[in-house]
Amino acid sequence: MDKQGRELVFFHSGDFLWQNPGVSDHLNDRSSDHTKPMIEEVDFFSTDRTSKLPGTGQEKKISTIGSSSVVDSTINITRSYKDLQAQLLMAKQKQSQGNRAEQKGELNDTPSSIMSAQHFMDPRPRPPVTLDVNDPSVSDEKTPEVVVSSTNTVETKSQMLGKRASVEDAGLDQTSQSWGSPKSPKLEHEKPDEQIPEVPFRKARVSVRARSEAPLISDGCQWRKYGQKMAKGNPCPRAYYRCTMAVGCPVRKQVQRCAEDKTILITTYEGNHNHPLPPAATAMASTTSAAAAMLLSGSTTSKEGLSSSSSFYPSFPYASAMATLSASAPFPTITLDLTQGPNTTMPFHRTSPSPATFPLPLHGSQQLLGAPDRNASMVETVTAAIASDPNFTAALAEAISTFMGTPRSGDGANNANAPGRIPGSPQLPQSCTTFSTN
DNA sequence: CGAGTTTGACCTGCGC
DNA sequence: GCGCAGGTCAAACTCG
Repeated sequence: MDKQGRELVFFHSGDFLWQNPGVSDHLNDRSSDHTKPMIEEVDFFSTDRTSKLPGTGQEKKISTIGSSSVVDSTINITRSYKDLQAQLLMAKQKQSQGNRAEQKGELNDTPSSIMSAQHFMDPRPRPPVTLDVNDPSVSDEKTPEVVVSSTNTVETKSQMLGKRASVEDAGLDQTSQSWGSPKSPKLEHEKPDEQIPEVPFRKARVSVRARSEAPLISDGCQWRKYGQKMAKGNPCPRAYYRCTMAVGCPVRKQVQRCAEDKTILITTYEGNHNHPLPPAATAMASTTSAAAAMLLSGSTTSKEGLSSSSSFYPSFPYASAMATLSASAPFPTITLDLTQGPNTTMPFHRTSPSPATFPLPLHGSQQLLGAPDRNASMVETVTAAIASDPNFTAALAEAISTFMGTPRSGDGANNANAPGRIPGSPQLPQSCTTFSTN
């Protein structure tokens, strides 16, 4: 099947677009839509989206995504959840075979790697088809685009690292640890006999930078603000939010505007949800956790590897997203920068003195995200992939970018979509991912 | 009245 | 040990 072939390609490289010329066209179309300088609101969760299927002229509904919805373009690709699953399995198998030798020591990449990947994303049993990034539920008026929820960061790490049988504890355990108990001094619990001494950080964070005037972003979860503080060097206060969807949910997030560019909203998620998430939130959470997982696994295996970003994804000529590795952060952090316009410089630099960047293909993700089903499958797929292959980082970034509404329309000029389309033209990174390892 | 926000105080880690 | 900064707590306040 074409679809499969395409997706598989996507997983392995950034060639996805090339393989699907039609898709890129779509992207182009979309881009034309982007007229807004700034994203007013993005709701990945919205189930009701409308978008035009390029080829068909058919319309799909997109509710919140503003002019630029990221989504649609792809539609041809993924057709059903099942297909993706099948594809994923195939890809997985291939990868595992290839990687098995390497990873053997660290991850027991068991045949069920996919499962595990998903598992760490969401502790609780997930229905096979529940991921719906497009869930309509959450849409705020001015919500910016972003959001990422990292769930399971710690857990992920432990699984990846120790590979302990975490499965059983799938639930609460992770939760309690994540963002940490406020008072708990840094994860000592992380395991006394940590097998991986090299991992200094205890938890991973996923942050998203997006252009938005809105004070908050809707990510499908309910948050309660529990504090605000002025951060040094930034005139804008940093707000602290806690997930209130469940009583003991340890997930927290920080929201702060970029000092240099107040139109940029930086949202950082940490912790694992210990409760069922709405489809929308689940999708994001999965994606985020995937990022976290990737980050953790990457860092655990070799920070340096990550740092050598430049060569990381040589195959992606049109980097639409960038992954940066920063060692300055206390926790490993993945930052997705959706603010990037072509000319924009990487904001990260501020925070990270010498971040390594990983060019990531955005196109593919957009395509994958074309529809809710696709989103769901994509998330899972990406997650699984990441679990076994670092290269999937690219996929992850894409996914997130897409969710966020890639339309960094903000500056308009380049839209999220733009990137994919023109192979020959110099593309600027639309988004960046920062990894910090400490 | 309940849920959420505001805001100053408090706690903890880290660098000097 | 001291001071600074980040992060959290919790009482007071606001809003629907």
